[in-house]
Amino acid sequence: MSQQDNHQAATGPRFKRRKDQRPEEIAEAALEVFAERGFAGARVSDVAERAGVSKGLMYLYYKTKQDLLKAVIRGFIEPRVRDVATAIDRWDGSAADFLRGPFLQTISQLATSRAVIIVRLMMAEGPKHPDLTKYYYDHVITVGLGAMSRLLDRAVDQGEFRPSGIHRFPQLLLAPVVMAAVWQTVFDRHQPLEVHDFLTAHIDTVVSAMTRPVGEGNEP
Amino acid sequence: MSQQDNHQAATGPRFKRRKDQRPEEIAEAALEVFAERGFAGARVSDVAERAGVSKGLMYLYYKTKQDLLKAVIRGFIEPRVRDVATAIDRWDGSAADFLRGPFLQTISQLATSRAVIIVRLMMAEGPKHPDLTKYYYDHVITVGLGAMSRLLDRAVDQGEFRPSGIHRFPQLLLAPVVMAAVWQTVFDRHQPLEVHDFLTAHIDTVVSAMTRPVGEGNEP
DNA sequence: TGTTGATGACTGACTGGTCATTTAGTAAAT
DNA sequence: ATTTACTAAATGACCAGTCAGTCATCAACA
Repeated sequence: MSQQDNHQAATGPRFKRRKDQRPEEIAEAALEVFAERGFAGARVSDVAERAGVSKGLMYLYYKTKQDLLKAVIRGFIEPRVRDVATAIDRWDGSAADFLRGPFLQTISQLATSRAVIIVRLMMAEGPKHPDLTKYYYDHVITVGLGAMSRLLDRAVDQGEFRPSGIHRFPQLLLAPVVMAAVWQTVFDRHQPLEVHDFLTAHIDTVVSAMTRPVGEGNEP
Repeated sequence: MSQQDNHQAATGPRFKRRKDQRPEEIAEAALEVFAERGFAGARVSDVAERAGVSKGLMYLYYKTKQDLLKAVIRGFIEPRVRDVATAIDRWDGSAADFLRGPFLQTISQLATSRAVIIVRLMMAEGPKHPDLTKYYYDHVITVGLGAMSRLLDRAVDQGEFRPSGIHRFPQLLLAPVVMAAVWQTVFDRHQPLEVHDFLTAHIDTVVSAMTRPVGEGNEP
């Protein structure tokens, strides 16, 4: 009974059919909404609205709200970690230079980008989804930590670094990145963190600790 | 119709009136349930059941579920941080000894206790409650970081440590604790972390980086 | 070039269930 | 007998997920 009468006399079509762009657009919108509200606090209808799409359509591309979460988490970090791993394996300068240069650069960007909310999402929802955390561990954590380990091993072999606890726990290299993510999520409005300086101080510390004092043997 | 007929013929009273113990008992139960399910995933009725209390009673002691969260977050870390701060200010040995001894001991316990879930709760719910994070920042973060700063300043004054980025960012001393909390919450089932070794490696690193190389002046 | 039928991308009102919170009443304690 | 800690059942808001129907698009035919 007359519902398409007046509300769009000269307007264009009510929607466009764009099967292939939709999933990405929706995931993008989801990242933003999740960042603002967290996963539990975000309504599917919010995400739909942000994506300029009806709620029903969401379920054509993502079977459940959780599936959407998985798409978001999988899509945003994985490529970057691969890039870092590749950069490490291609690097043939000193490890210290790598840490002070490309590595610092990368983690500094990472820690000031939207990617930080992945930490929030993983903390909030990870424990409920072992398959998701397993995937993340296998495809992000091991790739990243593995590459870091290779970098450090190489540096030790070449006498640049001395062996240290960091070789057993490459997580230590990334701990301040996680810290920065947590800080920004929770305290930034009360006390902003100067992330780049913070991470620079960190790199200075670990490089200083690992660098073999000159004239202590094992040089080539 | 007839539900209190047979199930407790000779039993004692159906409940006890214990106005003063209740709040603490409920907060304790809440910590456990929040740890298992997260805040959003925990039902008020779950907490009530764990505390051995009816759902309605919860609302006599805590006006809302959020209030309960605040009680939990405020109650569990604050005392410990105070303890550390006091220990620091009373210490009169070397800073390195403090970091390798009491400090390592404390953060190691902290990182393997139920307290780690505070990080999870703050990440999930903090952004929604500026008053809560403000309180936490003022009463936990500044107290802890302030004490650490004093320790480091003293060590520099006495020529034990050289000035470094860590003095500007004492957060770096705690970053691995946060990392350990995140790791255990998310990845522990896939790859357990040996927290004590991990934190020992961290302390070794920072002490090594900050310790003034012998014979470089400024000794007393 | 214009019409038309089929396809499936898309909409939005609706449903069913879950919970936080309220409230009317019960019984422990004094 | 009165007070009030406490219970249990009711209330109502909220929201993930569904589904019956709409309409943008395009191929095939005129």
